[in-house]
Amino acid sequence: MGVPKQRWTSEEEAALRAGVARHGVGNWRTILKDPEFSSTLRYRSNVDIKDKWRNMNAIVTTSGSRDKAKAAVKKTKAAPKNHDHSMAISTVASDGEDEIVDVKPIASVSSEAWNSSISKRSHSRLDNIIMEAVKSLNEPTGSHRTSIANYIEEQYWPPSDFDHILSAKLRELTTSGKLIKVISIFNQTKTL
DNA sequence: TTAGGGTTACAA
DNA sequence: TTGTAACCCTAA
Repeated sequence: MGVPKQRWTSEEEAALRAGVARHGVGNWRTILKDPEFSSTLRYRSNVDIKDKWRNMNAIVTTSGSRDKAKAAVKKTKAAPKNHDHSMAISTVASDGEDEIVDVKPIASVSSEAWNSSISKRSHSRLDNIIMEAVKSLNEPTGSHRTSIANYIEEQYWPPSDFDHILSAKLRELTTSGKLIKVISIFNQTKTL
């Protein structure tokens, strides 16, 4: 509103993730007070980090910005926040690096919400999530689908049928050349 | 203090 | 113009 928007830095995001990992979702004040994160998040209020967490997990948006924003918000909220998902994502970029992929069944959130939010509507989002997972895993030989699935599970609580979604997406990414598929000696499909 | 809904700024 | 992220407001 009258103040210029202050974009979140990767450090702040990492601190937030770590804070959530440690204290759990919803304990914004506690996170803010944690000496380990307070310095990084000193310019953020509990509301700021709450909103940021909401955005970070609102993987998507639907069709109209406004509605989307709302949808995203709802998703976030509807999303299970029971556990601490935590950890930090390390992010990355990848457009040509190695990544591997393998998927495993996961369970948690309602597939509808997750699906509509991540897979269906935000392709790019899911792409980014996968890329992010690969980069974060940073495995020299590429990441297995399982690893990626686990990573996404921890970060985004996908639905139980996420397996299909991820498989399809990986196929799409390998087809488009964004990811390289590698067959390892373990007979697993990898992507680099 | 937190969650949820809504608004505004900014980038593509 | 549209989508996304940051920020504000209010209720519980």
